[in-house]
Amino acid sequence: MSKNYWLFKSEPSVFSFDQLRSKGEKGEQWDGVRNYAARNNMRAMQIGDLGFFYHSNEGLEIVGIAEVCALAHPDTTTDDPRWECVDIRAYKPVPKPVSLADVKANPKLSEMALVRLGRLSVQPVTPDEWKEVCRMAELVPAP
DNA sequence: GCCAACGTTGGC
DNA sequence: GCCAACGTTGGC
Repeated sequence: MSKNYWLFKSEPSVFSFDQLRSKGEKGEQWDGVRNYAARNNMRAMQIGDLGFFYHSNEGLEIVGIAEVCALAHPDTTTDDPRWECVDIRAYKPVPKPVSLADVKANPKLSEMALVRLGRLSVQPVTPDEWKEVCRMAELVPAP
């Protein structure tokens, strides 16, 4: 089974990539998601899957890479059994952040969910998109 | 702070 | 099961 790639969106004033890094190896549960599409994406995640960490509202850029370190489990921040979340930990920051404007300006990334489905907080990323964004972030070779 | 996009809710 | 109203997200 090939590895899948994702994108996690977070407002840095609420939870930033630096905060994720401070959580270390155990990482943090990616709780608070109340959207079926985002939840379904999390259910599909495997241990070791990687995802971009994107700062929304402020920054508007991909600042790092996160790694899935626990499969989807009930979200402890709600009693509603519909909602689940995975745990992620910081994998590494990117050498050069990739801004939303950079992504929009790249024709190869015009189909990216970040552009087309702006409001989805947990998104799939195709292998081609992954490689292209990693190249733009000067993260070579792509992990 | 505004507003467009879009997901969710609830009446019928 | 449709669809209007409403709420939320997130870029600008």
